[in-house]
Amino acid sequence: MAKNLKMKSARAALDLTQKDLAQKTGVSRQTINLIEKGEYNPSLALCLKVCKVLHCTLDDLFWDEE
Amino acid sequence: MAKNLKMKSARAALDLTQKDLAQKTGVSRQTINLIEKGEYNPSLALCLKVCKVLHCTLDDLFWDEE
DNA sequence: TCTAAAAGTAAAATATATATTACTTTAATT
DNA sequence: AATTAAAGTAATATATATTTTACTTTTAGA
Repeated sequence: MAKNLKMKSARAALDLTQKDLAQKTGVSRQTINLIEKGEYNPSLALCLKVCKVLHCTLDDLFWDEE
Repeated sequence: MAKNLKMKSARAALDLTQKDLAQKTGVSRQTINLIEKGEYNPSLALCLKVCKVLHCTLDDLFWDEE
């Protein structure tokens, strides 16, 4: 997986730290960090939580390929 | 999670069985069955594979909530 | 009605996402 | 330059997605 810059910038647009987003989504800060870094493979449930907090859809944040 | 009828019908539209879709996405048939039944929480990587095989986007297949 | 393919379901095993703790590095502010 | 918050990173532990095997039920066609 590649770096998730869309997520990073959506978070920045709301002026949230990784820690803030972690708390709002109910996961650890490291998990958020690793997702943004593209080092793994979040569950759908977590993707949906992130979308809601960042006021985006799945395609906005997690759709890349071609 | 709720039943994923969007995925079920996208699969039906291409005339694929659960087994077919499982083979094309590289997972087991049971995994496909459980996702359609809404009994768990696939990884993003798997969602993306399913989307590609079914010619849909994440929002098409996995976005529900209001 | 028989048959076979497809779908549904379950238990145990394995792989991997995520948590926890803790340390390092970067960026911003004083 | 010193301090602090934020971000990056790593090791180990835990929760859970996914596989495997195997059985049952439903559906469609002969």
